[in-house]
Amino acid sequence: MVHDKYDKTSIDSIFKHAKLLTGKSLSDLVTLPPNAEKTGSRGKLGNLVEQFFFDLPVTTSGIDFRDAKLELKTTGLLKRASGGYKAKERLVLTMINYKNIVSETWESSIFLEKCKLMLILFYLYENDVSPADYKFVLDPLLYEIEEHDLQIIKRDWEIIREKVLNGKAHEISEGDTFYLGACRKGSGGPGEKPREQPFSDVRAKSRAFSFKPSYVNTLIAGDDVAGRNLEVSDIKSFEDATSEKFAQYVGMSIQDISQHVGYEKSSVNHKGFLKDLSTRILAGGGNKVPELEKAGIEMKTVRLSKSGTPRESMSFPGFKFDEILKQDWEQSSFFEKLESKFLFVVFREDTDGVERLVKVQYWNMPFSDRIEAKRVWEDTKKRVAKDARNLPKISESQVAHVRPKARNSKDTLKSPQGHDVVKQCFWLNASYVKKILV
DNA sequence: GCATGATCATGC
DNA sequence: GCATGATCATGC
Repeated sequence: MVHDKYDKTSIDSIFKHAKLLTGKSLSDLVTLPPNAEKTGSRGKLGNLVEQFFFDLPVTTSGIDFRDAKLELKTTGLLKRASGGYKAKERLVLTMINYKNIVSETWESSIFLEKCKLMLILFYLYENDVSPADYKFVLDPLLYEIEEHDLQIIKRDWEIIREKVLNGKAHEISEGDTFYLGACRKGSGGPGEKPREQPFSDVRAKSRAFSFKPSYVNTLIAGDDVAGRNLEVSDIKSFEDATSEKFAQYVGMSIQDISQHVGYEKSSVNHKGFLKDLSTRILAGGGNKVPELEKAGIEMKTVRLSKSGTPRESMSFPGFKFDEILKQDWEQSSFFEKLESKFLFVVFREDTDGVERLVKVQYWNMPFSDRIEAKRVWEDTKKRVAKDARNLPKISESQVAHVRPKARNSKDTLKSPQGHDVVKQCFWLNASYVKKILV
């Protein structure tokens, strides 16, 4: 009887109890009743731990440890190839109640009440292993939102609430926000009914507040990786902090920026130069911007011609033919990317032919364009199944198309029809990117 | 100027 | 070795 050994009203006692799990699996510590694993819903291990390790009631609508005001979360990790762990997926916090959130304030919100203080358990996910046998590979984490993150999360919460207030719950995207995402939650299957929202007749898919995987990673790795290049505060937003970093370079030629930053093109063929230069502006040295990583933000550089048209369309990660055939839109990596928030760093050729930094701009894809991107993706899936040599061209959509992305023409994949087809990826049309940047 | 196909340096 | 972001090259 493991649960007799701790005090549910004491954070200290709960934490000590949780620590017993470190290095162990649930089935190492408790004997589960037969069929226990079959009766649970999704997020099985979390339920099992609550019920059989902490002896908590199965159905709690409130906080898990009511008296200690502590919420329990269980989340999966994957092994990194380089060693260490990374988040398997986002950490789902609490369902968004469209009807109630509009009358809440941040201070009075259910979200804050539930998520202010959390005990997070990390287990290593493994294929073909039953959840009760997953090992808790890290110590539990007593998580309290720290001040620096609190400002960002508060604003994220307000952005999501605002969408519901404006009758746009059905248009919510993860890219609307920085750390706190509104992720899809629920089966998504044909049996699932979208929910009503208070200020529109359109039904909206159910969503939950969640921490993005990138944010969870920073909890695993410890605070030092979070970075302090951007000074966000209660009066300075993420956007403002970014603009500030670039401000001194706006209007400058690429050459001058290069000189100021002390970073030069490694060769004529250094295609990632502007991206690398932009990274250095934001982060000083190194090839990463921790704050952007933490928020899962995609930084993209865009070069405009004199007329303001992007010189190129915008590429995304490659896809595999067998993969796309198995996926639904919402599982695809293109969907994931398009739900992200983007940071565009925009250069433009002036009348003398000199390329200059003109602006930085945050953006995430509007609802109607995500619908069009979905159409292109689904069309691609169909055409891969039919003949992977004939995929959606730029002229077939205002938003996206498919084109090669490979080392060279010999860098191919076998199509379902048995042809060697050069590797492909999705692109956002240059003309579409132009419209974004107006 | 644009569509299409083909790379290239980098980092892990 | 390979994915990735970005750009180059060609033909119309």
